[in-house]
Amino acid sequence: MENIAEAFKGLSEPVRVRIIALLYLGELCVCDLMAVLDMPQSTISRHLSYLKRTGWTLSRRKGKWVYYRWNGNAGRLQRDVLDMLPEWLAGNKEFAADRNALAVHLKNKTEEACSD
Amino acid sequence: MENIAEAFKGLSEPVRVRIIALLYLGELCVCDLMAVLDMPQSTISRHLSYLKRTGWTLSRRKGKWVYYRWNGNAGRLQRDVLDMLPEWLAGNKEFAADRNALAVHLKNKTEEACSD
DNA sequence: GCCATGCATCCGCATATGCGGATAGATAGC
DNA sequence: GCTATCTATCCGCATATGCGGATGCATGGC
Repeated sequence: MENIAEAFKGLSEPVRVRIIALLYLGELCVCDLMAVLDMPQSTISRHLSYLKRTGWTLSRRKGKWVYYRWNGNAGRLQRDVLDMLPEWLAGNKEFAADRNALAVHLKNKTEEACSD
Repeated sequence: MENIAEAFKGLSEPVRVRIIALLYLGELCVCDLMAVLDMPQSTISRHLSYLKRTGWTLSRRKGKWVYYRWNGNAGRLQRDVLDMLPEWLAGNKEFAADRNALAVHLKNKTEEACSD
């Protein structure tokens, strides 16, 4: 039963729910989440570490950058919950705002990269 | 997002997961859970209160006795999770032990009631 | 090689939360 | 009315956990 509780503890903070919701839209790195959630780097990094440790996310490193995404090979509980998460988020205004902020951020990020 | 986190926080303790798992088998009162989980009355009562507050359970009072059960009219998240909980518990040895302990307890309880 | 950047981890602090015993309130039997 | 029983809540204690700034490590550009 402790593993079920640990998995649920992984999503028991609003910040981590927002993060996992944003990762539903695609893999992201720490600075993406910093920009959208408007939080310090250590706060984001610690929560990402927690999500990974409790089975919700995976990461890959590419040079200095680390990209986080949903854990598609997670346990049965995580797979089932992640399958349903989009329905739970439907109509959620905070998520809609985060999604918009992410879209704006990614658009700016791409334009900055192009201008370099 | 905070409501999703609150719901997950409701099941983030092993004791509460064990309680909600036992309620899957039928409605129970505090003394049933005391007997099965072998924990003090105040511990059980506090966790039951938490589960109710976070939308997982309902209760009905009958004289001195209060009976707790799954909240069938809960929010979408709780309904979906409670639908899947039995599959997550499949093969869980701790739950199997709790279930056996409950069966023994209820058998004894019924026999005691009959002998009065 | 130096410096900038991205990220993980530590630190000290503050808040949240679980614990069991004790207590209080409600119910019911005598 | 008294006593027993069931349950909710409080108390003091201890542990868990989130916070942001600082620090350290790895990577990459120049």
